[in-house]
Amino acid sequence: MPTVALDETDAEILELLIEDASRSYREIADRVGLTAPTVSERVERMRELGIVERFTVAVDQSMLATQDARLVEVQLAPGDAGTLADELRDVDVVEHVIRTESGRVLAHVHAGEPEVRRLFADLLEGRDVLSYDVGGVVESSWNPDLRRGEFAISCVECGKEVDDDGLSLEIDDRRYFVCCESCEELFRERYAELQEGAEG
Amino acid sequence: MPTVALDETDAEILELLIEDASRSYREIADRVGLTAPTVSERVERMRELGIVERFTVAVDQSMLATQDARLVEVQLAPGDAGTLADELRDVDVVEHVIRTESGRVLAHVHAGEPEVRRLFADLLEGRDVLSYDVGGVVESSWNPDLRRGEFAISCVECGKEVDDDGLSLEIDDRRYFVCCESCEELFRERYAELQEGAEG
DNA sequence: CCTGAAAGCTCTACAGC
DNA sequence: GCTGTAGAGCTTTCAGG
Repeated sequence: MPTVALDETDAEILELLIEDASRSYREIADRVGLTAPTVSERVERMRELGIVERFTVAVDQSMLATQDARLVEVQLAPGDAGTLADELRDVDVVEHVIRTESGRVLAHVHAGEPEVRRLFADLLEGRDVLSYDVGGVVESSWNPDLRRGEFAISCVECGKEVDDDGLSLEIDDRRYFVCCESCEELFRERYAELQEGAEG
Repeated sequence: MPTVALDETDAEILELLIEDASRSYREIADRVGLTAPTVSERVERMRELGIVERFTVAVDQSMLATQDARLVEVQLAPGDAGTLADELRDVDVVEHVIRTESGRVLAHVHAGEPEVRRLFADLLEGRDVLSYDVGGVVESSWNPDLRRGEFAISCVECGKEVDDDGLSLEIDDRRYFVCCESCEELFRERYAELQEGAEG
């Protein structure tokens, strides 16, 4: 496992890649004042950490005849919302999921009205649903950008910045970062309890 | 201007790139049964057409300490919603905008509560706002994928599939496709009227 | 943690069909 | 519209600081 801390140079590299991932590492290296091999290695590290999820292509689906999407808005009792969002994330007609503090879950779904209704009939079964609405999407745009207040990984347990003493945990196919061993222990306990709660 | 029609092979290439844009053109060529130069040329064409908007990197911002985003939900009188969505698209703290048939506009905004309130105070000024709500985003995920019902460009005027007789228009920095010259003429008239309406 | 050089691949003309 | 080839340029490994 590579080093866990991130620095300003990593942030600059990410910004350049978000803007245009077809840039060469040499061009990026020139801009950030390094050489190509170093940039390559830093990107590789961020990929392993999961900060960089994937290299991809943004497609303007609005130009295609295919476009047939729905916006689904669900208001749940707050505790329930996290698991719904997790389940939606794995459905592949679901492009975008947003969950808010107040237990709202929004999903941008590429499917016709009946398919969407069927999907959500299953997903909402047994949940405490306060409201539920499906509407046709006319237009949607995506504008990727890096928002760098403090550019650092935060500890899932205490929220503090994770530095080189930090640890990276991989549990049930998801990665979590903690700043130290005591946070690791606390997090593992908390996680086990959450799991029991979800299953019980 | 290149040919306007798209075929199944273009769709396959796009799918492979969406999944992983760091693949080499040779690998893609092998999978779709072509050679690297042809794939390169097809991708270049789709870029020029605007189907491929950009090569980029998806970053898991939830791991970063930076995360501080709001979901803004606005319900407008239906006619008004398009122009609000257009204005939001150009604000760079706005990551995602979705507009529905019923005049709802949702925006995923990377900024604190006061900044968001200030931004929308300006944007909503003078509009017919039926409801307006701001909530803190806890989690958001993006899952790019190509939904290929009929994979073809559709005419902005008549909705029919655009083939090699089609035309590509660039008006006010946005690209539009029409299937034939009569649709072009009708669209230009309609566009001019819309512009007058918006300004008047 | 970085550089510099070197080997191996990848991209993209271009000529030919 | 596609292929094959060939040169330029890119990535990545590795020795060295």
